[in-house]
Amino acid sequence: MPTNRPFARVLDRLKAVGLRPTRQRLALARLLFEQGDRHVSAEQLHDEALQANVRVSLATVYNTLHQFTTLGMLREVVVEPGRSYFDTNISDHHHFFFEDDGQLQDIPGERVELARLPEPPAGTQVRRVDVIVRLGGSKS
Amino acid sequence: MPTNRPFARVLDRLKAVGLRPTRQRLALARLLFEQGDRHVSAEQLHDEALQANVRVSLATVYNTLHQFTTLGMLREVVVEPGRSYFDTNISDHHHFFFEDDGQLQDIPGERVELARLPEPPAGTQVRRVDVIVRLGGSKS
DNA sequence: CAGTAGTTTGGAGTTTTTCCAAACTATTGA
DNA sequence: TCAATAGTTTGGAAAAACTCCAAACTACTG
Repeated sequence: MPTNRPFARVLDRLKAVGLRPTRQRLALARLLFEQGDRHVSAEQLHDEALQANVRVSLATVYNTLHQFTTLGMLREVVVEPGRSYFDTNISDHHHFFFEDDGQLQDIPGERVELARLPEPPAGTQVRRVDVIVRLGGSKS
Repeated sequence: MPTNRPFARVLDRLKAVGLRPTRQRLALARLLFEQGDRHVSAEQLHDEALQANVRVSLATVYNTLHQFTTLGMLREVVVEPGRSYFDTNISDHHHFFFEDDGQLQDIPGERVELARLPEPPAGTQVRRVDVIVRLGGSKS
């Protein structure tokens, strides 16, 4: 009966990574993961939580976002100075960035082909390759 | 006699884009453009200027970096939350980012081949495509 | 149910960047 | 050459995003 345990999926995820399912974490996780792929900033998520009547401090939102990122449940995307976005899509993919309104949009991994890339310098390894397609207003 | 006009190149560049060659701008432009490709933060450039005995305020450094960027003499690179780098290389190229020490390194444009990219959404145009190869510590 | 280890919190602090109005200066043209 | 003016610079205050901290709180363990 899924209706009896509406938070089950999110709850299990928290347990799976070894985080206590506190009221705050559970609520933030639901906001993040129960509505498809999202790109949110800390401030945004904090506002959403307050609007959903979940009392959480901004510090906790930052803590949680960083924990989730470290544990591989989120991916941090940096496209603008002075603001980080957290992406709930952790599969291999890239981004459109709309410079006019600051929105991010996923580009599925298979829509981009990197046919050639240089070798990483000796002693280093590639952690990730980010492709950001920066978009401007209407074509002129 | 190039030795008589050591700032000539930089001075001409400022004139070419319609900026007055003030003492501060000239000094910053020399620090930026007279030593090959560089990636500097505002704070870094400010320190360099002071060490070179050029009195400049941090506000002017920011103003200047943004003017240069707007005029196409610099390119802003955002790889880390909370800090912008300005790249004196404005040709088509990409970046290695060393996550451990925060350094940036150019990847010449021809070393990367994007064989496939999605169409930009209707009403938008691609301003730029950034490829950032994020590198981690030694291979393990 | 008590102990404890993990979590949350408000508020202060830090860092980076922007803003502003006053002072300054390069350029223009008379 | 000089005054007018338009563009620049400046320090300091302020904004914005994020981090830190010690005290209070709470989920788990036995």
